[in-house]
Amino acid sequence: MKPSLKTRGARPGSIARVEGLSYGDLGEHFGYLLRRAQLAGFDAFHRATERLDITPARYTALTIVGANPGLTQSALGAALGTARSGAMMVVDWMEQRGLVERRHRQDDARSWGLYLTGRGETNLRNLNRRVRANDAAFASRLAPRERAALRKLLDKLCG
Amino acid sequence: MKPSLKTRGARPGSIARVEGLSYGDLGEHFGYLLRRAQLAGFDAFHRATERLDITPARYTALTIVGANPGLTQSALGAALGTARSGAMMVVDWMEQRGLVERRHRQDDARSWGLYLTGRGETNLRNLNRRVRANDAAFASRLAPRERAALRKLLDKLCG
DNA sequence: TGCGGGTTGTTATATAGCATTACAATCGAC
DNA sequence: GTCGATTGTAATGCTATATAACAACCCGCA
Repeated sequence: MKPSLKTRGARPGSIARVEGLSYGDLGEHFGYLLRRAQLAGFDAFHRATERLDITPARYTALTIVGANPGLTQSALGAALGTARSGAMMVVDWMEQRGLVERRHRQDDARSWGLYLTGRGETNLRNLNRRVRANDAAFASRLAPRERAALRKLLDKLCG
Repeated sequence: MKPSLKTRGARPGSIARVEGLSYGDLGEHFGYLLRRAQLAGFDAFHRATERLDITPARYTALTIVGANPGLTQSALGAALGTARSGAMMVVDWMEQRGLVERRHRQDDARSWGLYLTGRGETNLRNLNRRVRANDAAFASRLAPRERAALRKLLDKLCG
């Protein structure tokens, strides 16, 4: 089982501002600002979960299953914004690690219901703590009031 | 030359919130909020530039070359947060479209200098207008004051 | 009761966007 | 001039996803 994110020194994929270079009016576009911030967030997440073989998508999946016991794989896929096949791979991963189990549903013989195992729950709690701490570090440039404001604005932005 | 983003109806890759589903405490994490907002931004960008065969990365590259005439490909790669090979592909694309030209540098025979062509400039101006308008639509849920605040916060967040 | 269209999980395949590696030409320092 | 580092380039590989195909199953309807 190979880790899906290699740990390398100075890794590409994130945007490091280059000294003495003009970025035109890129800084005016929300798309660019959001992209940059999001990449920084991925970086922070990656740093916080090093050697854990987890990814943002997997963490999201774990959280959503935990919050919606009995969820269907299709529903999970929709929540993740991914195709059914992708959802299945995440579930496979979670199941292999003993974090989630598929149980037959009585109302529909086609679909499974997804449930966190005990191990999945503790695992999720630990991850949660870790991610929360990292989030604070990631946003350490902002004052508490500013963080709250940012959260609110981002939430409002996405309706 | 195939378009790199197919235009399809309801496309995966973006996060659509699912009715009656709990997202746990995902909404507290900046990583998740930023990711969601960024995907929405990509979607908006994609809609605004439909059938133009352009991508956020290409648009960024075009802008940066415009703002830094004579730029080196390596420097462009650094600015984009991508490897040299990736920068080359973007430049190839821009050159094939007649938007950018490579000129020999007198100070270094290894590297090229990148310059917008006249066509590249008008093209960039048009794109800029389009993206700017789309940005406004994308952020239409926010009041002007809120948009300014969001911009400022995002900027501060990334140092 | 059985038929037909849509849905679910699954598998296999394709594709896009990258990074990685390798290489020749060139630079810079000693 | 020699050696290590850098530049653009080309070839290759990899990872994350989407897409397509399929069998089992649900539901509505005659």
